Amino acid sequence: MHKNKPEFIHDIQIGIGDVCKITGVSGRQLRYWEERGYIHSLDDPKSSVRKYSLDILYKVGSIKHFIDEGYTLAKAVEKSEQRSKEMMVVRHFMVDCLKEVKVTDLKKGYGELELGTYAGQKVVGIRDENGSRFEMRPLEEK
DNA sequence: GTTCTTACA
DNA sequence: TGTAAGGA
Repeated sequence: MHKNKPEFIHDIQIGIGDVCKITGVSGRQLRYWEERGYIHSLDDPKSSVRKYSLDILYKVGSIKHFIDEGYTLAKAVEKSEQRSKEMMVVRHFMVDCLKEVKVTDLKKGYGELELGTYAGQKVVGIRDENGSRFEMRPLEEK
């Protein structure tokens, strides 16, 4: 994908062929989506060969996800952008609140999230074989 | 060998 | 949207 390792993630440039292989979206679609203004390739005045940023790679994958769900291209793009905005809030929330994460099963993605305190109790997010849920626990005394 | 544009069944 | 053509 890269001959020289980029110093920053923003320096990463991915060819259209790789974007196709990774996302499952055809080159024809990628060019069409760009023509419609849904995505953009890095503009290089010296070359007509398209290169994409990591951001766009994710966006393409996201749009593809919603298309596979049955949405039209236009709707899938809306969904993707809406999702992106929502996740921004989720990330900030988690960064602010998340105190500690205990991994109980790496492969299955199980674990416990320490999400702070509420009403004098610890708020814990649980993810295990029974699904995801919250639990309130008494503050540990030392 | 890959990507580009244009055109069409 | 896929695919073929013809050039870069």
